Amino acid sequence: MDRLTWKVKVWRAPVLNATAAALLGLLRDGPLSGYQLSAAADAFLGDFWTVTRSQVYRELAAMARTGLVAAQPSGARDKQPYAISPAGREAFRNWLHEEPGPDVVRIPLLLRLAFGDALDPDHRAELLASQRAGHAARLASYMLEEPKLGPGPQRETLRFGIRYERAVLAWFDEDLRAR
Amino acid sequence: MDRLTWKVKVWRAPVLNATAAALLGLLRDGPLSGYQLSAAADAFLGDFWTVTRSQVYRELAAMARTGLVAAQPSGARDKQPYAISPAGREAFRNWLHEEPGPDVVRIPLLLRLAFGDALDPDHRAELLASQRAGHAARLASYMLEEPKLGPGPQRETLRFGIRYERAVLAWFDEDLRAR
DNA sequence: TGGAGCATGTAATGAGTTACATGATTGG
DNA sequence: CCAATCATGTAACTCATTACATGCTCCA
Repeated sequence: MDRLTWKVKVWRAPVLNATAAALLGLLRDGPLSGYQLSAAADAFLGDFWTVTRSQVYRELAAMARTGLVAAQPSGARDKQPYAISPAGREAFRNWLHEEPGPDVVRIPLLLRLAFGDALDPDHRAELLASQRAGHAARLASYMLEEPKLGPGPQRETLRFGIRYERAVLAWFDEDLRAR
Repeated sequence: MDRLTWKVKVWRAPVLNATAAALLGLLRDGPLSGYQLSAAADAFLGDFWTVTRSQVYRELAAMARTGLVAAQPSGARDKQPYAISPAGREAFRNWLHEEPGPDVVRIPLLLRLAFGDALDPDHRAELLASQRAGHAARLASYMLEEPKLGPGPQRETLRFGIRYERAVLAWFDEDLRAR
């Protein structure tokens, strides 16, 4: 009885990826064009969650298709603003309450170290030194920023960065004996 | 004079991505099939640099095209082993000495917190608690592993994991007041 | 007034994950 | 012997980056 084996295409709330959700979040206070969104994401999310322009356009197009967002009519060809729809607001709220996925931590240096048998000690030392310097510099710049921020998510994020860089430096200094 | 505007396609050493390089590294001690490589990568690189089977096959095919690796003749259809070529060994050595790229750290929880204004406090607390538990569990399992390892890259990697998880927990407890 | 830079967007490519397919092995 | 599992590989899709294109504005 093949006729009984169909699958109902149940409606399910459009699943958001993190990037799309972030865009919806930014659209909550008013329509923005792709370019403006991209700039807003850079400013608001900064280094810790990068979103490229291409992603913005891709996600906007996709969300327009699923009705989470609506293109506003606008001037001749450029500056096409998009507004969040009620469905979009709901999708955003749902996303906010979903369990966040696991952290992604990918450290190219670690991969090189894994094959460290093939790395001569001098070069290894050089490598470590240069990487360490980068982390130290980042830590310093975070520490400069930090006092300027009031309480809130921005500061929480920066604090994370500070703790991360400190942990990395300690690893260099105490576990990798690179100094 | 259009004829003068061609570009010479200069030869450049095939650039390796980290995944391809890791495979070459594993192939240094002898030919392996895609499946074996995938297993070897899982075992040797573990959680901290994941490589899926699909990636393995893609990279093997690409490297076979560029001559970094050569398909060994073998039994009927399955278990096609690949051997690293001299060019492959050189590419690997070069890669080892390149400057590693920047760390990628992507934390979905941070993105949610960034829009924390829209998150009611109860739910925020719940979110934090569940995330914190995951990190604590991972730290515990790392700490169990650690004493079993002799000195070497594996232990260095694990130490990194331990420091990372500790930093995250401290962030939860001291900066996010989640406990 | 023409070119530097900015605002806006598209295309091409790379990297990663998930789901699917298929023959061999093997334990109950 | 036959069902489960393993070994092997492929296909399709999503996500992310890099490079390219094009019109506008503004000031030297």
